[in-house]
Amino acid sequence: MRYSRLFPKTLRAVPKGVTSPGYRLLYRGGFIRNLGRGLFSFPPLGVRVLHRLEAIIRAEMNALGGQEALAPVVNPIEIWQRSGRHHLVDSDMVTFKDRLGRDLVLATTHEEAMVEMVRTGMHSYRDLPVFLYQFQEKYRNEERTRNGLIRSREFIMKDGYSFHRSFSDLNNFFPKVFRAYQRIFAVCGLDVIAAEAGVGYMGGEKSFEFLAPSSVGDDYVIVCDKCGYAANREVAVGVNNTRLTRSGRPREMKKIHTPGCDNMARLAERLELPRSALAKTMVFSSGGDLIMAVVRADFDVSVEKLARVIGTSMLRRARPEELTERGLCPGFVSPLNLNGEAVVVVDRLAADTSNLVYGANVDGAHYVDVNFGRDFDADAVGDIARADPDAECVHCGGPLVERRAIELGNIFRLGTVYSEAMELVVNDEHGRPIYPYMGSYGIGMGRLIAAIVDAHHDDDGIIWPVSVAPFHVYIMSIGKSFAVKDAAEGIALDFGDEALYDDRHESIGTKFKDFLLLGIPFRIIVSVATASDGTVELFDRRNGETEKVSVGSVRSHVEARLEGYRSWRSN
RNA sequence: CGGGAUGUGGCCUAGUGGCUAAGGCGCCUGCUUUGGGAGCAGGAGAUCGCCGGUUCGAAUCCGGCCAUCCCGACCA
Repeated sequence: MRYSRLFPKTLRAVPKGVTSPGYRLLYRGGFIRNLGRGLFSFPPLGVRVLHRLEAIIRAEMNALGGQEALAPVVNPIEIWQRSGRHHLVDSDMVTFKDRLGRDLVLATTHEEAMVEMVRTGMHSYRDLPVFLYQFQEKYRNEERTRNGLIRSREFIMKDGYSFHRSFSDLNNFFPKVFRAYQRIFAVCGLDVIAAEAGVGYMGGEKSFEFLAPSSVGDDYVIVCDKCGYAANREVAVGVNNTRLTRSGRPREMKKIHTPGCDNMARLAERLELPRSALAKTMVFSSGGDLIMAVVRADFDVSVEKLARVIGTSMLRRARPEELTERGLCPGFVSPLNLNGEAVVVVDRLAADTSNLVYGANVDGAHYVDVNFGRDFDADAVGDIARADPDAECVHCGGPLVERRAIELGNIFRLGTVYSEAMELVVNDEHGRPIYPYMGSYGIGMGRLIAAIVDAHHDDDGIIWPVSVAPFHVYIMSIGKSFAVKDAAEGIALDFGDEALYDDRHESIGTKFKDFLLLGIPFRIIVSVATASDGTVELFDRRNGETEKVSVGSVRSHVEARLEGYRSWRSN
């Protein structure tokens, strides 16, 4: 490829909104462009990287028996109604009508569409297992986009869906996907943490996330460096250390006036008490029901844990109107003096702590010295709080730490949630109907690119791992000599599609800078100085070393070096 | 959702009530230049985000809208 023909060229500066280092480098190099909030274009250079990643993933998926398929981005709303996930229309999913007035949605994921595709060709247990995957657009109406490709609205995902005749067959397959994912990220030069994660709106029972630690990440993972325990912040469990316990003889409950204390910070300040002496009550909505979650105010509610306790996958925070409609007073909500307005779930630590401060369900009043079991009761008590960052590991007692990370992939054991909801049925060997067990497996392609650049760059530019670099070599010549230019062009031809030949009439400095920015593994320079003895200069972006190589052997030399890097990476 | 900020040639910025909106980068033309984002000369490119208001006069003041970025958040 001649650089003079490649679109686009590098930029020295980037638009104002382009902030994080990785985003800047990708933008300056010409790998990505921004079309609007959370919407990205991939110019040819970016597509080349994307294709490398696809090839790596495709090889691993095919090795698992996966078959590539493709489902449409636009879905009829009916399939989402059948799976029961049409509530996403309110939040994540965009809906619109076609010219006949029928409701369509932009798919946020493709369980529904894949189940429908499979339905048309699967009738017997003999057709199982089936593993389909695709590289497809998703659109999610993100409330907050961030850091370029790290959190965008439209993005490309590799998503795979497996169908099994039994739970044990799914359980047998699942770890194979797990290991394939680890290989994929290793080949991409990423150190990832595989963490236990919530199921969110996917449903199912168990999921793992693959996260790349990064300061620009948007997720938090709690890890134990001693035994390797790792879990998403929402589901992590820890042993609370002793400073967290708070007990004492129950005192008599009293009502006090607390005007204006409609949040925990003000209440703590007013009463001159630590947050651990206060109870925090948050209200969620599930279906038409209100769920009241009580935790101690020095903790946060984990929506994931709460959802598990009450057995639902549809939880969202209740709106203030929903509270007032049922006679609850925002800012002073509590489980005291309720008349069945809400389902009450109390966190175990809050239940075990005596003499806490609770709201009074009227404006400007709280109760002090409230004791669970004596002054109020709950529909359920359980672990619904996020793990305290200072907690100790449940498994080994080691210290837990919270890390920021980019979530690159997620694998779910869905079970029969979708096959049952959508009536995907096959006959077993006795002629009885069975619902196939499903798994679903995603990788965010844009995030993968962002994470790779975040992990592999220096002040001058990107340093692509050889497995994903858009080109293997960058070739340039110095001087006006036609012989030198011909030699450079000859080498470029020899490398074929793997060479980026900089034939522009730019100064030497510009070409050097652009090479460093683009992150191509090797640079070959042909000049009068080297041409006289039939050699070229070979520069390794990775270690900064330069060597003289004969023109005739440069290609095999580079390929050997690339191979060396590849095998070193996969170890 | 909440808070903060910003919108001026393709990009970055200056201009905060008064003459023809200024500069840098990039782009185009010519000459020169080839081992670290070159030099000289010339040139093109802007309804100052949009709508309305105040004023003799608005990029500048006021109001509304739109767009973008940053921070925070299931913490009532």
